[in-house]
Amino acid sequence: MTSRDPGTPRRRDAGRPRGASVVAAILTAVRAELAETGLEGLSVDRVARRAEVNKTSVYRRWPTKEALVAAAMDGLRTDFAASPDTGSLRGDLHALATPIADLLSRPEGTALARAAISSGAASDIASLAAHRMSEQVSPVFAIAERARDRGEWRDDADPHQVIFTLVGAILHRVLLEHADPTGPWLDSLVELVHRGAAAN
Amino acid sequence: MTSRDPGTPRRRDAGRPRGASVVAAILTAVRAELAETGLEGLSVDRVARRAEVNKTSVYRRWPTKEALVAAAMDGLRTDFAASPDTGSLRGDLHALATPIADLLSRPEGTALARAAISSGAASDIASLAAHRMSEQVSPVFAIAERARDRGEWRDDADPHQVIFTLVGAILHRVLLEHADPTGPWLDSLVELVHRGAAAN
DNA sequence: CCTCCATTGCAACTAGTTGTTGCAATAATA
DNA sequence: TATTATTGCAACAACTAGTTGCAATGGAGG
Repeated sequence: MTSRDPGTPRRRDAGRPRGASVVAAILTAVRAELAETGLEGLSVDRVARRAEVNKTSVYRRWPTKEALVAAAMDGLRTDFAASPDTGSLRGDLHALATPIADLLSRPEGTALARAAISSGAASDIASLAAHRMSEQVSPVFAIAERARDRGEWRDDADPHQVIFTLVGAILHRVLLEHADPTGPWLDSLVELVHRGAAAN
Repeated sequence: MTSRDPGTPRRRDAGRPRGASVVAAILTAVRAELAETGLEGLSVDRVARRAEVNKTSVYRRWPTKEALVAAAMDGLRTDFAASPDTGSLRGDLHALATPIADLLSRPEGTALARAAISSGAASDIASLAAHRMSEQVSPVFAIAERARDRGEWRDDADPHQVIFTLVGAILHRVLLEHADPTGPWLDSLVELVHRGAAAN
């Protein structure tokens, strides 16, 4: 019946550890539900049922629906910074655009992009998106620097504007035209943007 | 005490007419609320209170929240088809891009664009957006035809892709960068796209 | 093996939301 | 002025976000 000495600090890693499988199941369920119903139709209850987990276990990890979606987004991130030096501006642009288009062509990617755009600037989702964006930005703009070194880059072209135009065109294609942003269409877009950015 | 002859059809336009001011107040309130809270946070109750109208009067006109937002969107539409023949491709592109950027730079325009994108392809909002889009499309592509006639248009450039790239870049600027899409930035974008579409 | 103790499941709860319905008051128009 | 549709009002059902208290579970250290 002796109680634990209150002066002794509790062991930090005692007790039942958090099940990583629970987290994975929930985030997978979020992405699936998001693709089916969109951000507006997303219900935490349904997410929990799909993940075969109690609603309480969801709320214990993420305080709001927004935070939950932000976490799901974070899990799907892709490393665009890895785009290689292909030796030419055209090649670099293509190598950058391809994984972006691939991600956005998948239903989950489409749904997450929609969610990122639909939430206002102040939301968890938008600030996470902005943060991820800023992480990827500097390596991506190495493309412009390399092109400048090769004399391939037009002096008065703004690298931000060029890259964001490329991305914006892909987003328009996916989110408004509901069309596939890969294949010949993407090739043609890269040519268009390349002509806009290249010297001569 | 004589009751109305049941054989006589009721006068069609009898009774209290619908107040046009009620409609206007509601749609204005929707746009304001949408700009403040976004599509997700939009509450029909709050819209009604802001319009100083009973919630019931809203639901009697538009059966769902979606239809309500679609109506608000419809009321704000702008006629892009009116873009004039300026005599040059560069001028035409600029004349097209300017009203689009102006609309999207206003909070209401931003909010409505967000709403149009965030709702899935099956929604009222998205189908209205698609319909409005298709109305505007053919006059807009007169720009490409005129340029072709002048010998200014690049043979292998797809008019859809060029115009949608322009729009996509503006949307990216507004919805993801949260920046102003007008002024020098827009001028520079028009130059970029023009270089991509122009012959030579 | 066995005792901790954090994690999980469960059920009940508050509060806000969408959307509906019946009824009384109102206000144009013929 | 009588007609008749529109509006306001209040109550309603169903769903959702998010919270809380308690019992059951199960991994990790002893």
